[in-house]
Amino acid sequence: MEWHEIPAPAVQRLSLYLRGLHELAKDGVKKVSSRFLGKMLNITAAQVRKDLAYFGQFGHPGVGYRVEPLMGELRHILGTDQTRPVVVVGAGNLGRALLRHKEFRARGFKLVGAFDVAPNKIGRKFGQILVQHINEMPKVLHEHHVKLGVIATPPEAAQSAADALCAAGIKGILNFAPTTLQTPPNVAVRPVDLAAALEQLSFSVRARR
Amino acid sequence: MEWHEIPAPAVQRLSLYLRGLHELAKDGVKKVSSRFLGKMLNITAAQVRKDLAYFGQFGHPGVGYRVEPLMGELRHILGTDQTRPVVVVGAGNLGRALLRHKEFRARGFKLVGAFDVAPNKIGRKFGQILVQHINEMPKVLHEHHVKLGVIATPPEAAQSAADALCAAGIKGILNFAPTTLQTPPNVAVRPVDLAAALEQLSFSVRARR
DNA sequence: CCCTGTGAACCTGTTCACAGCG
DNA sequence: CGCTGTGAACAGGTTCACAGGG
Repeated sequence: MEWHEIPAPAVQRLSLYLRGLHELAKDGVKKVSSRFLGKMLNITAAQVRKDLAYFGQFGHPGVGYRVEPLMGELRHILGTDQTRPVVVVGAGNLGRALLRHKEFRARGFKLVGAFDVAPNKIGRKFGQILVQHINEMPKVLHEHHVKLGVIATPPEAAQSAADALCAAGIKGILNFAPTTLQTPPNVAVRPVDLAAALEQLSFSVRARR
Repeated sequence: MEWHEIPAPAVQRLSLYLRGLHELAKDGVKKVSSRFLGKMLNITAAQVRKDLAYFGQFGHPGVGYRVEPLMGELRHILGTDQTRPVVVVGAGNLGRALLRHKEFRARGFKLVGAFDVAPNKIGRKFGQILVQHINEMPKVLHEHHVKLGVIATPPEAAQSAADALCAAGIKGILNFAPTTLQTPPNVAVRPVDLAAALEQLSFSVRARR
């Protein structure tokens, strides 16, 4: 089955499975059934099996899935089996927090550059990363073979940040700005709207009354 | 139609519509068609109409939707027509960034408290908010009638943060820790896994090759 | 004529249930 | 016997297409 025709929700759950497996591995567990893994994550056993089966035959009937090998497979599928370099555009509150965020490293990503246009930010360091002027971006992207970029600018600056990233040959953008970006079709964009997440939560709370 | 039986994806798009309308209002636009609003956000016109129709009859045939009134309706539905107080547990990189995040304020949320257990964080101020010991949480929640909480702790501390929030009577939790929380059924949880978002992006990029 | 609201058709993702293997 | 992988049945969300109103 072709990867681009696998249901997006199934792909999202891959990250969840990987997280669950990571926890099991930490506890020294060697194998796990779809039932058990599902219970950890509030997902049905059938769903777990179907999702994994989209990508191959990883399980052993009568036994379950072996934890370590499956983690390797999932990391390979997600493309995080080798550390991926990432750059951040925008060194405001959020951008700086992302630069210091430990979890990224543990999950296979390494932040290798930060860019801004404000003179008072350029030249400062956050979590080992030097903030440079956005003009330096193409050079850094090329040097580290960076395919992924994060936009953490104010909304007004997000589109021009995206343009700069695309011009420099980026392949995917994680967009924290509350804006719909215009990008060429060969660039993947994933929006993360933090305020919207709170709005959804607010709705859920109201809907239960 | 009952709110809790409306498709979750439709509710998610409400936030998008609100964002689009906000932009239109800023430009002085008074009315908008489902077609145009959809084009701004890469959503089909039929989808826009169907989504809005779940909640009421807001449009005018032959005219479209009036921008300002519709914004009011959506804010009311999402529960952000009046400012909602929110607390943050965990004053690490991410927690501090959230405390200073301007967008929340603009979208109807106000951070009213921050909590941690580390002595070197307690007593410090970030973005006007004093970090207090988590023992103080029940008092603050009650004083400000807080229904929504954010968890921005390391993963090991996330469950106990959730327990504390639930014990103090919280109704909804936005969870930035990469952990599946155990909570009573009357508490809504919305996970936001930043590393998983990057994983998904990484997958999208690979899948296109 | 343009635009909304909406039932019906369609399509996609989830659940079921069982064959088959260790 | 337990557990996976998978076709078939089902459920739920999206798109279509049109009636009806300004």
